[in-house]
Amino acid sequence: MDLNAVRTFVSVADTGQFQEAAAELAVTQQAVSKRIAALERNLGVRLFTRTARGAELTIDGQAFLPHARELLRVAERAVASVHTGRRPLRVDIIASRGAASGLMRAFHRAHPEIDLDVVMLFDIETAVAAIRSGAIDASFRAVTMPGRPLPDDIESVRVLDEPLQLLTGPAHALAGARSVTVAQLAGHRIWMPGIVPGTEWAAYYDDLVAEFGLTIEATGPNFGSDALLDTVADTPALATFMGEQTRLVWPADHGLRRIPVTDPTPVYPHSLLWHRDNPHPALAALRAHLAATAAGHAAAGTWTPGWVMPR
Amino acid sequence: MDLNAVRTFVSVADTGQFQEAAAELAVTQQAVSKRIAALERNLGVRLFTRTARGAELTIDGQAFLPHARELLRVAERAVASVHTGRRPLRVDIIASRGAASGLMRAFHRAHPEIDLDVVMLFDIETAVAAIRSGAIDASFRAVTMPGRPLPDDIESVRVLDEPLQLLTGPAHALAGARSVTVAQLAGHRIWMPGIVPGTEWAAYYDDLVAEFGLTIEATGPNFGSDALLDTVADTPALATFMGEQTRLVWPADHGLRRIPVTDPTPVYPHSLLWHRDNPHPALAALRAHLAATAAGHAAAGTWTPGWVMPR
DNA sequence: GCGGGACACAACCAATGGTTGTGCCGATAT
DNA sequence: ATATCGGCACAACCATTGGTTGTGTCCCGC
Repeated sequence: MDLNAVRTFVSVADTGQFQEAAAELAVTQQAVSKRIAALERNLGVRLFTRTARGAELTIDGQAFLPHARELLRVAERAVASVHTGRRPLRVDIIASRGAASGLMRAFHRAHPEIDLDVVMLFDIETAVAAIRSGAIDASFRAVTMPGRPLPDDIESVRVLDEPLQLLTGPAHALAGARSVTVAQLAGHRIWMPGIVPGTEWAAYYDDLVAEFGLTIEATGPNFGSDALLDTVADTPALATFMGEQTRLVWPADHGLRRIPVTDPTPVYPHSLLWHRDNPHPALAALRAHLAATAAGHAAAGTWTPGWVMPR
Repeated sequence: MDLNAVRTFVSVADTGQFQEAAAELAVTQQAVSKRIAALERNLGVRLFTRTARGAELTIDGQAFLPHARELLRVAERAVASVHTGRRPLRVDIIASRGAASGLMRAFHRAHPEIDLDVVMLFDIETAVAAIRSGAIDASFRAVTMPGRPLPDDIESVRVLDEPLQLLTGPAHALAGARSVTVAQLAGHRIWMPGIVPGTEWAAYYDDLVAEFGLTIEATGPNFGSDALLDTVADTPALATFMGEQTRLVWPADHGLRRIPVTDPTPVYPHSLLWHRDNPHPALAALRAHLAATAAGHAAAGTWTPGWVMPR
């Protein structure tokens, strides 16, 4: 399947003639003939019936035509996705199943006409560099890292405070609790493999640990979310933290419990970051959308690094 | 843009290595390297960062990946659309904007998972031949042609009786009428260019003319629906027939009037035709859908060729 | 520092895809 | 009926592509 052949096919179908299509594509009539013949050979069906006045679509050709057009449309979009001028809005999120992903889905539902590309970068440092270089247009990250103020040319706005929940298997000591306090967590093993030192989310958990005297183990290789959930579900002594809005890929009946944490509730502060001078119109739309749909944050009884909201 | 290169790109992105991708695609590592290099050159961006342990996606590569996958999906569908085994349900309709098209849209809404291909054939004779040859799976046609019973291996079911309406410009003598009787139409010029003698729909209008003493002019070249509507809108002495459910592409303010016809109401009888032995599962779904949503037909006061329903 | 794994480059060759020239066929006009 | 013309297919030829093998270079880990 050659996209040039498909393009030629569509052109012939539109003009009804090999010759005109050839002129349109700036090749000879014979080249068009060859391309169509090759396409027909590849597909195993005849696409045109050759008449004295040109060519008209067979039944198979008619059926194929809309698919061919769609193919060209998608190809064009694919190319546009990496072209620097007028490309889709490119947004970095921290995880494909996290809260930021949900925000982007909602934005896409609200503005289906806006082309989006979602990528996942390593950490906020990489993201800021990508924003400054123009490689991405925006990033959902936590900007609470102490001692590392954002550069002047990067703007940010807090868009979502996501409460953390405790995730346990059915045999865990806290599995039956409707909610747990932070104080109760002291002494329990909380396991978060995959935490990478130096990232902004590692710093978040460092702060959490320091503030409330918790112990978070990051030992062991990170085999991915599936393996983590598998282990937590089967190990009574292990629990882990998870954002309230994180979508789990997990059979509903496997017995994993999501337990709210209180006194205070640790919340993960998602901010949107973008470059001061980025003129992409879809960026303005995204900011407007987030401003309009922003859930209240910094609520009473919550904690983020650096301060505790009074109840 | 070469689909082979895109396939290679996805393979490398999935495996994380040129070598594994090469094995998967049954080519050498060097070929994969060349393909990726060519793709990167075409797109003008770097897609992978080469590391000592393989290759990982750049930001541009991440953005491009979902588009690449979509491209391959669409290509696969395009090929399937003309492959004989397990292809999409292929249905013939009489016109892209007619009632049958509306039925197919409704079916698609009800069963978005079923792949459909819609084609437009010349007449019922062509359609029956296409059904018997397996080129199409079903056809919406009128089967009232006298003296031409369907072959034994073709089954059919009446799915929609579509009332005919009179279409006039604002200056036409009948433009103000809320409805007109068939008797009133005698003496008025009804213009239907594009009627092709020998087709089943030409036979329908022949019957209509013979039954009620109307005059239908089919003279003049058929420049398409746009030109027809244009002329009718501007010519006080001309009117035309149009199916009640036909979707017009016409500015709403142009003054065209759709006037119901009564005493009796001529209805165009759409039937679904298919081959007795066609095992396509989607065909059964289509038949079930049509049976479930069938509007009542053969109502009192309507006319179709061959009989008049008593009021 | 050394060995090994992984990608890139070079040289070579088959195959693709383009061009020009020509033949064939059907529709139309004489 | 025959000549003509418009339009597509086939043949021969050539430049370019895309594959292979062989080799080089770089990075990582021992």
